[in-house]
Amino acid sequence: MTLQQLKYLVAIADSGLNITAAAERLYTSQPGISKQLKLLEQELGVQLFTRKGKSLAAITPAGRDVIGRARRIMREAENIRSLASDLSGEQDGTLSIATTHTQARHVLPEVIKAFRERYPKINLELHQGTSEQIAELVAANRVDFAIATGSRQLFPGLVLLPCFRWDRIILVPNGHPLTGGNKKLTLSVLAGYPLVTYVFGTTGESSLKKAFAEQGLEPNVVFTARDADIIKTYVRMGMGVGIVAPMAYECQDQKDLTAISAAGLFPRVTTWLGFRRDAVLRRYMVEFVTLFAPQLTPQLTRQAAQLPTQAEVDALFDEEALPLRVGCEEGQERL
Amino acid sequence: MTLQQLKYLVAIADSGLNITAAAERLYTSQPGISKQLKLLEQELGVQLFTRKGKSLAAITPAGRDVIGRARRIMREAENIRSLASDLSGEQDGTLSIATTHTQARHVLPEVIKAFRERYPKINLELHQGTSEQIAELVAANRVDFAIATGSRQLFPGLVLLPCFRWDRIILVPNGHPLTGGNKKLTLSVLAGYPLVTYVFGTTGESSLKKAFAEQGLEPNVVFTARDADIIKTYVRMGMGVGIVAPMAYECQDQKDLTAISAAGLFPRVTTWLGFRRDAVLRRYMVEFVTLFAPQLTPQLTRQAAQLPTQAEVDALFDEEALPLRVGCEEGQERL
DNA sequence: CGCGTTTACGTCGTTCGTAACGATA
DNA sequence: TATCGTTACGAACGACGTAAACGCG
Repeated sequence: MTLQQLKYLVAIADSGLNITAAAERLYTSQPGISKQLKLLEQELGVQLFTRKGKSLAAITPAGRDVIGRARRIMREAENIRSLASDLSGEQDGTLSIATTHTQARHVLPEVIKAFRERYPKINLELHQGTSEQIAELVAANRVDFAIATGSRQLFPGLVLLPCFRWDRIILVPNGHPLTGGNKKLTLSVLAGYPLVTYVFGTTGESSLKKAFAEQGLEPNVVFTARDADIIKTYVRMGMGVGIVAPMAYECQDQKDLTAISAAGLFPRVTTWLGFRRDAVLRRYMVEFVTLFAPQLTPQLTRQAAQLPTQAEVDALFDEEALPLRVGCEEGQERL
Repeated sequence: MTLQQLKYLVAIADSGLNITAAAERLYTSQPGISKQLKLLEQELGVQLFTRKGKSLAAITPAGRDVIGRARRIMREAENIRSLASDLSGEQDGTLSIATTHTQARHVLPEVIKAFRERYPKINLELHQGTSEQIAELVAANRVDFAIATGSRQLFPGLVLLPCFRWDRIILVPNGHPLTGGNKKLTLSVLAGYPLVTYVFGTTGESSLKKAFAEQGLEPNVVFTARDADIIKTYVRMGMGVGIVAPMAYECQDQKDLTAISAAGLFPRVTTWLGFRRDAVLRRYMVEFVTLFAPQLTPQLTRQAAQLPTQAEVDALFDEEALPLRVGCEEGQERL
């Protein structure tokens, strides 16, 4: 049994049991893969795949178990290599992040700008998706970091670092009846207006629906979208009142949109950054975390990474002490 | 990087940084090890050891991390081999158990006898030690199973299967004032006698001390020992009243010793069997578990082994439904 | 007959052991 | 000088790629 053989095995599994495809993926010859697989099966004395004629038809139960463990080995080997290139001071590498639209569009740009200046040679990959898609990418070890809001239970086995908290804001066209602060904004007032907000379903956003339900109110949601840009467009059109993340309210929006803080109306949410507990954190990764959330110093991040359970990670942080994110201050009204 | 190189690396670390010793341990030549280590360091671009002259002086921080991950890889590779030999129906292998004296002396003999008949070719290793020593052996992956009573928090990361429960018994010479059941046995009555019992310190036994303390009593412990044989000897000598596990009261003891159940006086304790969560359970291992605790069927054991947390394992079992162990029924009095 | 796997074979690189050398205490 | 690690070298092995054969749809 060699690392090579295990790598081949995993590649075959990842190529739909097509040895030729696995060979291409690994830039090597097909007979080589075939032979090493046979040698591995011979050494182990177990069929890892069922054959139909000469082709591989399915993975045997034994094969599934072996492949799973082989994946772990490959991951750990990758970790060793990664760790080593970090310590030998190499400045190349990749930082792969999966996140939601709000972060990618309104928070990450300036973070990434600073990061690129600091580490110009690091290859950056940004994947945008729903919480579920992010969870998938993380589980498959396709990304280094996941950044999302709420829905922590979707990400078992990750180290989740709280980064900042925020309260939703209400977006209305300038001069809207809700502006001016002459009457107190409550959920029941809000329920009287048509609402435009994020797609429900992800845990973070459905907490909004729950807030209404707890007061026996049924919000009149006339439009849902995945990103704030679309929501703002429809708010401008007068379709309804927007409920968005404060980061989405930029100063240029004050020309035609007024933001009203919804602090107190809905539960405050926490944006966190997560990574696999067994992953190697290269220097540039840790530094990225600090750029994203300054209170997460490199020492703190590394300390959290070594804790065996999320409960212990949580104990490191005082939720009340987390920075509170707001959007453009101008043109924004308090409750 | 090859599995071979990682194996050599771990062997060097385990041989006190002595390459020659590592070579002997691996039945290979010393220059081979030396060269592979150099190749590995070269490929990784990191010094794994600090050199003093030509000798290895210490492990670098990078080396410690790499070695740790190498160990994981070696363990997983071992798991693959083990899994494969099990599935290919090989009847050789080793079962290594770490346990306490009580289990080794009074419970395991008949279990092991049955196991040997079923699997005569399996090599059995039994290590007796304190809870702390057992925890060490398990952590170092030196044993397959740990069997102990109480003190679960000493064994993080293990799958702990509850096997049976038991109540301590009071051992006195025949005709002792405590026999006959003419007066109700209470802790305060017991506190009036000199006591002979197990060494305190292990969590399981100190619960005994706590039971006294909760009633404001200070037990008069005149002698502590690690095993029941010694305790029985001193009880026979009239040194005091013994408090032992019921399994230690054998039928031949009734000639000169009377056992009184202490159910209700002290908390009931649970004996469990534990193994590493990521370990491969070979067929004979699972069958051993069933021999040791019949309610732990092979299916149940394998199911528990796949659960990610101990909490979920615990949820599989109803503590009240666990078998209750008693010693020799004859010559034993109820409270 | 195309697609995919296995077999055959020649080449090349790697590993391994022996032996000699070097350094350190 | 004994101990331990490195260097040198030759033999053997093993991996890889090309080419050809085989089986299946």
